[in-house]
Amino acid sequence: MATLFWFRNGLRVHDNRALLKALDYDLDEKTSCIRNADKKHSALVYPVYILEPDRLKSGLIGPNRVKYLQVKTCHCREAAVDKSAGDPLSKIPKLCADYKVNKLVFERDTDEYCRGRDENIKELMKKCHVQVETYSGHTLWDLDDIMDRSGGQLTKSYGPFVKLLEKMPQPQNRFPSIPTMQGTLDPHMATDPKYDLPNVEDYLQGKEPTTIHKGGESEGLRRLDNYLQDTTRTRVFRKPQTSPIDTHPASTTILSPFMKFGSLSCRTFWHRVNEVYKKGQHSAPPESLIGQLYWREFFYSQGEVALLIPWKGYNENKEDEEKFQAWAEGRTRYPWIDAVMHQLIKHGWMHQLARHCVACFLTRGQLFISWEKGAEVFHKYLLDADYNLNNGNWLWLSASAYYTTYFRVYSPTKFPQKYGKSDGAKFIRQFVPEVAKLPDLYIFEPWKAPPSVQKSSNCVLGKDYPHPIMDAENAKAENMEIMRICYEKKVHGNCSPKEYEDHMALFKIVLAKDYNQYGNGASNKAPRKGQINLETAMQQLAKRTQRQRENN
DNA sequence: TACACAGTTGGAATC
DNA sequence: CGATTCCAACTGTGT
Repeated sequence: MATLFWFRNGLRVHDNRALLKALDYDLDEKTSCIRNADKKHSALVYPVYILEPDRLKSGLIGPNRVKYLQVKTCHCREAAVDKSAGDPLSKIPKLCADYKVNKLVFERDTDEYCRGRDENIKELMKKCHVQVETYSGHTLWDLDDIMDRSGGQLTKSYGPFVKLLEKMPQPQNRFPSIPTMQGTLDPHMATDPKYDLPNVEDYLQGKEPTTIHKGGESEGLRRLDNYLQDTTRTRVFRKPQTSPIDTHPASTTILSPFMKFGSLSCRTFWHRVNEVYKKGQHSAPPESLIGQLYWREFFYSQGEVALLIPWKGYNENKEDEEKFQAWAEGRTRYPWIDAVMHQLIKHGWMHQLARHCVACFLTRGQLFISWEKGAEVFHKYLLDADYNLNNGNWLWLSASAYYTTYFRVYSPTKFPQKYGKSDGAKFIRQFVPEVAKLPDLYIFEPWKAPPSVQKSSNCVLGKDYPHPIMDAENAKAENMEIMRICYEKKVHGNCSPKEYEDHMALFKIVLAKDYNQYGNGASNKAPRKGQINLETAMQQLAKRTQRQRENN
């Protein structure tokens, strides 16, 4: 009889408890040692990775991340996998029958979609009389343990969450890599072409990957080694002090893509950093390196109900759609915003603060378009795209949950200058060639450049380079007012249908009255802080519902 | 129950 | 230039 090991995330052979279990090793959970490392194994294990066509469509996932699946994700020949393609619900039973499998093993997933899929698989396996074993491994702690420890009421704030984590036993130590695979895995793996790298050409749709970032387990471990070698940098790491405009090299670790695929174990990361911490004083959460791992843990543990904000982008409004597309493709003509979006599309990675700027711009800052639309774009292009972390951060930035100081808005022109005018300009030149020739003084706001400078820089506004899609200052003042009303009303996504309708009807009036007053393009008008009179709007709403009742 | 207090990473004006 | 203060006043948590 045989075991099927299903790789999904957790694409590694180091610290892989589920894989060791599939290989029938006797693990000491306290010390993370293998008790029977020398044991001769009789059962065969077939490792597989299933390319799911529905999830690899080009509209959902960009070429950079698709290509990542073609990198040797695990660094041992032994971990080569059968790369079947198809829907796991039909594929897994077929593989079980083909290989005469009586046991299926996989690492548990964390997101909604995958958990649902896995429940269906378990049901199916019951019918096929195949035993299913699953193990936690993608997070520092088993999420169920965190929930138990919190008494079922998990905090929505990071600080108390870390306090809770620090009361837990330390994250489990790393399991050793697989000691010897001889006679255990499918003996034909070395020669059988079905164990070659997966062919992802069909999913690239002719688009070539453009990222500079490499993938794979070896690369992840090498990057970690390399970063931790500078022990001072590791110990003093404070995220807000790192710079979003540094690219060669970046100011952070860029280990997130490896964490997303699980080609680097988060427990390996945790223990290795703590070994460095023993050498002297170090920073602390939320800003420290360990603090970053705890943010990840935080968003994985959360199930959040968002504040109800009347975002645009849900209805088929042509103007909104155009603005959204301009943002998504880096055509807002705010060079800093566009540069970051181009970095996303080209490289699949941006610094956290750069993500903040463009997310704020799309939502509560300027365009007031739904964070869900933005999250889709991020999910498509980010190498580290992860459902929980991506959505959690978008909720945060749009001030729909967790973060409430909505009046703190990133300036699309001033923010990149904080890191030095010339360095900020250098970043923009890398990604927005149209404005590259403008001097540092005007590159953040090309429309402010005198005509002679525009001409000599080959960047004449309205000719070589379009005007911005809207005036950022005006939009900000207007949006902040809508946000203020939302916070005043405090209606959340879990409200009753009646509350929902009233809330949205109110904003229909508010928006019709005060929105839509702005012309296109940047203007010289002073920022307007026109307060929307909520009371008047409410009275109008009452009158309207009264009229509707009478008509009925 | 009431109240104090902290909260990953803003911007503009002022000294 | 770097540091400090105000903006307007939110939520979740702890006492």
